[in-house]
Amino acid sequence: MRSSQFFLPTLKETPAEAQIASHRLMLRAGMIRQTSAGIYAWLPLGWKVLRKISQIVREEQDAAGAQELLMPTIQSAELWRQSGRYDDYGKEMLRITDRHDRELLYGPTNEEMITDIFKTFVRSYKDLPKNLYHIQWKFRDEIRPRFGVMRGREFLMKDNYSFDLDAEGAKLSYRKMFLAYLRTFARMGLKAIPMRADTGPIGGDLSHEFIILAETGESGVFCHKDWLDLDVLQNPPEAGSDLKDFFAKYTSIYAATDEKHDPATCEVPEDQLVSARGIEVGHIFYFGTKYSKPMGAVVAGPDGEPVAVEMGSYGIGVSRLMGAIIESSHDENGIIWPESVAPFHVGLINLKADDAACASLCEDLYAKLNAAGVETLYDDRNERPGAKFADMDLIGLPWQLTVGPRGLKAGVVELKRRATGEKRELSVEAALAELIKA
RNA sequence: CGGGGCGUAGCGCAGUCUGGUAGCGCGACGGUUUUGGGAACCGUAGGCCCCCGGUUCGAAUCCGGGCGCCCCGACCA
Repeated sequence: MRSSQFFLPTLKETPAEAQIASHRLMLRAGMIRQTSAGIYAWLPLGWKVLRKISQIVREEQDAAGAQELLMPTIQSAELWRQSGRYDDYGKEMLRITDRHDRELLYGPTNEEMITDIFKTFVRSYKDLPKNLYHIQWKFRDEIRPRFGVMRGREFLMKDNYSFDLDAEGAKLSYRKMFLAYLRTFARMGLKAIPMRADTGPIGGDLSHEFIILAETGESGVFCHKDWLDLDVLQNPPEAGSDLKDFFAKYTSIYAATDEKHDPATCEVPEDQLVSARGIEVGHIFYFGTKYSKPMGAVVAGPDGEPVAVEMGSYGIGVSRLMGAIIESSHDENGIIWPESVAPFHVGLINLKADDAACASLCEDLYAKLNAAGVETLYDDRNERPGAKFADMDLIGLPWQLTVGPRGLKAGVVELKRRATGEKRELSVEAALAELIKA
């Protein structure tokens, strides 16, 4: 993509409404535009990142055996009356009537709908287990939306639902998701720590919140420092195992949100206890037959007797994750994207757009990077160097490749790593080789 | 929903107390000189001063009502 063509409305000044870093930076980097309280339009750069985050979530869901589908945003009130939640959910649920005065709602979650779909088609224990997910916009009419996309009213969420014949199977499904979640967040460069959680309005008896550590997190969290060294990607559990040992290991290390943390009873020695701030990015629940019983999600068991299926549900705040990633990875100049979710891999900066030699080298580099599948944003605008550097730092691409007349005379280009600020002068060939391998 | 604040050019703000026909910086557009970390100068365009009503010769400014947005608290992916 060429900057001269790209719709990337960056701002030099910070809009007044933004309080926290991720919100400020997303506005300044031209990623989002607020259209109402807690509701945002996603501009090209923001949308590109949102798709990358979604894709990682999708890949890990697929790898864990879940299957993607897509349910609508609008649901009928009738469905929610079956589970009893239409009256329980309160004002957070946006209720709508259509032209025939039928009662509808904009879905805050999909337990009822998926259960309804499941029960329509699945009749036998032989069809179990099943795990279905979608990535869809949700609406919760928060009393006070804030912090940009971190707590919007409309937000993109991955939610999935597991169906098993018995509690043992349901707990295995739960452990598989537990692992998938750890892997998902780790792939985005986040340290996510699962913490025992209340089950809230979804209900159930086993639940974990996944909290990532960030200075501007909404809640205080405490954990054993051993968490900081755990790397699930480097030490995966044995393939095909029942994950019991893995789950036991991860749930035995101390971690608690401040509501649950009691310094009086916490057994972790003080010098090993980490106190930090955290952002909730995922939440998983095992709730048994809470929905399957009232809604009649029943299969025939091996003995022919009807069995209400055991269910769990699992959520990841996809749009919130973008804010969370920025909270945990930025500096005073802008965003620092982890490679896995960066909107482009390389920012190619032509310092003097009207210089024939610079332009011709840049065109050549741009073509070669594209040919090698390296996503590149080529700043070919006729702007001053300072403005280009500032924009590139702001939008936080992992690599900046700078071509200018001064370096060109010496036969070098400059390669800068955004995360560290490290700059190296390299030959054109060496710089290309570096970017294509990385 | 309780408490606080704001609404004036695309963005950030002054002007409101003390009523007199709207301004600054950034941005945009044109030009000249510039060009390795958000340039300088000259010029131009851009405003239902959130909305409705009232007071007044006259309202961005005073009064009444409404709407929107932000912040602090209780709730959530």
